[in-house]
Amino acid sequence: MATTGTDSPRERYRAQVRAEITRHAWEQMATAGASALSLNAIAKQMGMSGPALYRYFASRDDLITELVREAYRSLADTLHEASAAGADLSGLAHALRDWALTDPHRYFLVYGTPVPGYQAPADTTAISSEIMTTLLDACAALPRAGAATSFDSHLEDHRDWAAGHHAPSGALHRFLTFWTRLHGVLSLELAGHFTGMGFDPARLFAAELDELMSS
Amino acid sequence: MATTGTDSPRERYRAQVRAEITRHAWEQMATAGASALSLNAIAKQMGMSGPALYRYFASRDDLITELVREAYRSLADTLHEASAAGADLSGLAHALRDWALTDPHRYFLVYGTPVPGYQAPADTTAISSEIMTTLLDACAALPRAGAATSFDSHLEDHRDWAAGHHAPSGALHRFLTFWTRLHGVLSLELAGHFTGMGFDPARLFAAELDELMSS
DNA sequence: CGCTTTCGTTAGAGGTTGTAACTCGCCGCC
DNA sequence: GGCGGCGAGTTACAACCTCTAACGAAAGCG
Repeated sequence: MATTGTDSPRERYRAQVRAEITRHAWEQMATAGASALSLNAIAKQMGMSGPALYRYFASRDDLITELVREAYRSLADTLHEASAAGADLSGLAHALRDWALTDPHRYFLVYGTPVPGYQAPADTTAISSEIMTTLLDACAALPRAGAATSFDSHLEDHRDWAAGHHAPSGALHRFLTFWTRLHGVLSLELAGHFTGMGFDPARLFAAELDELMSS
Repeated sequence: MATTGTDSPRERYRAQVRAEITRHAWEQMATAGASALSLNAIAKQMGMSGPALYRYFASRDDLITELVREAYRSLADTLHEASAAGADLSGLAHALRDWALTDPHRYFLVYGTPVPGYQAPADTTAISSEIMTTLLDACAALPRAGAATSFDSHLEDHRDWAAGHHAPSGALHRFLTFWTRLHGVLSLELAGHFTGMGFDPARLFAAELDELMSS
């Protein structure tokens, strides 16, 4: 993780200020959400004037892009660590859930409502496929699922997205259901659609995970 | 749907202008998303001055709340019509998918990233439970599912949210999985997370629905 | 030591939400 | 019919936002 190559003092200072900006940005986002993120407010909080921040981020969108990058990176690292510690697909699911509950806004920054004009830069899609690979590995390590469905054969014909991964189409299918089902539970839970309903979202998550592991 | 009681001409005009404002708001939101909705721009588009709109909506949040209300109402009506036309749970699923694809921003307004400070007014939660009831009815009409799980018994102890509905806990469970799984597929599809992956999201949706209907 | 790069400042354009005060027109009432 | 009042729409303004331009100052580099 030490990406610091030859640091001139200027670059070191610059990286430090950028980090402090994103730190304040995360704080502000945790209380007001991504849409209310204000460069002016961050600058004021850091004791500098508004336009000074534009030395470090070309625009507000640029700052948000950096936050998205950090969020992706954080999730990829979390899953990677869990996988390295020997977690199976179920373990990865719990790592994902813990990561999402730690900071809901961070989760929504990655998987929430997209901004119409915005499109993710190339490196975030690279991290995204890193995440996919980790999950696909865990899916492929599980015993083969039941009967092949018609969607399985559809996936056999459209497996270019699983960049060179040699998992059988059943594993691809399991990855997609893993992703969509857990995202369904998590996003509705984090958005507060279960509040006041009385049941425990963790148990719904566990029930869905159970079915994913056994089917 | 004729909620027009005794209309004084003033009230009629007022309702008309309000409707025209929301019409422009939907147009603007379809192109720029909810966060970019501007009262000023709407006013300019309607040929009036900015502050004039504050006669009709107390604030920008108030306008968005109205849009949320309309979105909920639209979904509830859509499902209700499908149900009245004899659709089973599978038919309701397709009605939901069609409704979501018709206007993704409308879907995200209901089920997307929540705004931190914002909380839905009482009437939208009433419409929300209307939607829940329609889906629960369809779940209860299906033949009983397989073995009762531990989550089923948990739901048996926490069924207060299913306001007076007499569906067995298995049906409650099926409703929750229906909701979360289809939302998982739909929201990721609408957010564009499947673009470039090659497979057909409609077939993933169908596969998930198949498993929901048969399990 | 001097040159250059970069940082942070202030000033300002153009956008937004929202408030205050004012004018004009319509509607009902006597 | 005349008149009072209510409400719609207007301009002016405050306060905030993003972002650009031009300037001074401080720091590193040769």
